[in-house]
Amino acid sequence: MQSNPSSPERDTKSVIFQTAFKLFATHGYQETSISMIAKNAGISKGLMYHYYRNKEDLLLEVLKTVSLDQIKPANWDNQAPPKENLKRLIDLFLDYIQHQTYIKRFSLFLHLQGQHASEVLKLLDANISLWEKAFEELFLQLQFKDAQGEAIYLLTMLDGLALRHISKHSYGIAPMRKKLFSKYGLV
Amino acid sequence: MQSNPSSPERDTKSVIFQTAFKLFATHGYQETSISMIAKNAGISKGLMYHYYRNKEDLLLEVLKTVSLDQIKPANWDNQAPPKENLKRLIDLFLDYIQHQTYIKRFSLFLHLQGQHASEVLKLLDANISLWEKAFEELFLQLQFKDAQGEAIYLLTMLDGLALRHISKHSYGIAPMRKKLFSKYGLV
Amino acid sequence: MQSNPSSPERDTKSVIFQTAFKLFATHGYQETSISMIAKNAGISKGLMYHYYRNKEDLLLEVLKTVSLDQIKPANWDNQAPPKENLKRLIDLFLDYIQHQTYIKRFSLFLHLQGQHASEVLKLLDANISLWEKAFEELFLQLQFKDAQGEAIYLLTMLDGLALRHISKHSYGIAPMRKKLFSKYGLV
Amino acid sequence: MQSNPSSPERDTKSVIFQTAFKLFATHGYQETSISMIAKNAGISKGLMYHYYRNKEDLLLEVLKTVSLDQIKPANWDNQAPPKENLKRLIDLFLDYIQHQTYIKRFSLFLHLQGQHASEVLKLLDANISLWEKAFEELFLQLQFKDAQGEAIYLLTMLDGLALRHISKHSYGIAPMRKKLFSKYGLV
DNA sequence: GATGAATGAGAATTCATTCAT
DNA sequence: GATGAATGAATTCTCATTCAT
Repeated sequence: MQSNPSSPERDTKSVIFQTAFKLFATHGYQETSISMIAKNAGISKGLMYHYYRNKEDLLLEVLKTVSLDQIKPANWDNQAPPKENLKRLIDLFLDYIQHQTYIKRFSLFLHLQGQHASEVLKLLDANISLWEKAFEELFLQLQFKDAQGEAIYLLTMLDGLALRHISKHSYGIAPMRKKLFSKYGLV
Repeated sequence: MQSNPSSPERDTKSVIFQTAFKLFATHGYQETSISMIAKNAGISKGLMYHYYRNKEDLLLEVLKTVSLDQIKPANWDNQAPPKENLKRLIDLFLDYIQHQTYIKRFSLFLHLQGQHASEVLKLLDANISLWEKAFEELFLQLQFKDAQGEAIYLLTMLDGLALRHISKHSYGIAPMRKKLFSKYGLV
Repeated sequence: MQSNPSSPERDTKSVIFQTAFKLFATHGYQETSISMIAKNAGISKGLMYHYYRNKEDLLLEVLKTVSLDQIKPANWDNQAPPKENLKRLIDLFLDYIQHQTYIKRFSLFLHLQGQHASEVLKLLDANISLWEKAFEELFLQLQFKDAQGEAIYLLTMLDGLALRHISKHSYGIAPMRKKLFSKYGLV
Repeated sequence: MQSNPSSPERDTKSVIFQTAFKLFATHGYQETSISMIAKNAGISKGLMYHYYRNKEDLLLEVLKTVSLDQIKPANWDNQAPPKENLKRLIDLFLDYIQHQTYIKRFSLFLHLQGQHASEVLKLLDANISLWEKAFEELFLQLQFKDAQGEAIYLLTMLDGLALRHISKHSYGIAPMRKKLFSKYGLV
């Protein structure tokens, strides 16, 4: 009665979670039925209700994770020159867009709808602030007159890039990366 | 007997349309039920089907309007200097974002979902191309080496701005307008 | 206020009737909507309700006519030899099957469903009796031992033929006509 | 714990099926609503969709059974004299009409409508061919000049008989059986 | 824990019918 | 007579949720 060595609970719950996450992100919340989740997770419909109170609850869990899994301006090296750090952050963001497309898509969705659990939106907003702060500090170090303005400018650019990448209108991320690097004199 | 407070057809259809438009744009298509539309429009459920073949048709109609109401790079004056034209287009776009938030939100929705009515997406894409072409030509006239790249860069920026404005993360459009103007040496 | 020389009422009502008749017979009652009738008759939906209380009422009218329009064993010539009359009746029936296919189909439908207005069924049944009587008398004149039995036998055959013709399994009516004629030594 | 009064799945599905079958056969497909089926089967409306994809699917299932349950010209004994076999087939058909009235009524319905599920109609037609072939062979063995014509003649007769039996206009099947037997000199 | 049969509320849609004009 | 906008009940179907096993 303890809990199997193979920790089935953790496993099953996690499988449900991951499945739901992927489906929510690719099809949307409404368009994802419990049946779909169950089928994709390889469990019965009823079992979901052992781990989550209901569909909404499962969504909340996913949203919380999404907001926590946003890339944070990490990889930061206080010893490195600011240009090096700026380059790292931009790379981090662009790689994130490229490889976590559906997480990013999900968070854009959330912002567009706006209606969802404000606590989730708060987490997302907090993360955005984090990036603004990070860029602002770097631009300060780089002697920009309007460091905050430049930070927002850069983030706006990155958001536009994310949007275009997700909706396939990018002419590719690589050229834009180059453009940004050259704008800020990186590498 | 002049003009009834509730003159028929034109009015009712338009009420349905406007209601649906607003609801689609704020809640999304799937999340908006016919009941919601009917209730908000103050009509019976069945009446919608007098004016539109089905929900999809209503969506299409809305989408068509959305795509037609996209700002096109007009206000173009071949006699005017390219900088003047560039300024006009940027102004046009920014004003659009500010005043047609619903429409812009809707088209962002569509791009994020991607799945819907490919014909509409085509229209939207065509419009995007229009803007790219317009900016590209201006940048050519302005002697930019990579006119096309610059056009895309600018549009990406504007998209990011739109996204942030819609999701309330903008620090306002005005400062960004100034920034863009100064970047391109306008006014 | 009298009634126009072009007797519009009679006309319109008759158009509605004929349209409904054809549609009921080809698509079935449930499958025929008031809208269809109106469109095909070239009138508005509302107008139908001036001439008929409701859809059911229109059906009843059609059914009554159908039952009255059943071919009756007419073309009967008391002077002619019984074989001649037998031939005429068989021809009458077969021609009817061939040319009034959808009336016949309609009456078969009614018999299969059985549930409809018993008064209509009574009319149909009465007509069947008429045929039985007619054939029976002819077979009596032709000295058949079991004239009634033979009459029913022949009618059963004709019904089978009608059924097959309507459902396309006939190998054609012509050969069967020959067969029946030869069976009874006609022509 | 032996066999519950309401053992699940198999039972429920079968109850739905039987209910639908009976209702389809007596009222017709369109005239039978899911609500009717559910009410008559004593289940919720939704449950039907657990076992059948939709109403059409349920119909198909019923039709499949109908077409499979059509009497096939079996009971055939190659050793027996052809007259014996002919007698058996006629008996088989007549017994079928008498005892599987629902099924026969249903297949008549289908033929009259014609529109439905062409695959089912094909099955029914194939079965009809089977009978034609069987009778034809017997008539060949019995030295009929036009064996095929005679086969169709007999089947037409049997179809008429079925029709009349179902719509209650038969004067009973027994006398007709005698008549057919005597026509072919059986027993 | 796990299953899936069963339910019922709600969604989209159709359609006979009414009624103001 | 004639129109067609408007209604509301009914229909098919979906799906989150419950519950007996």
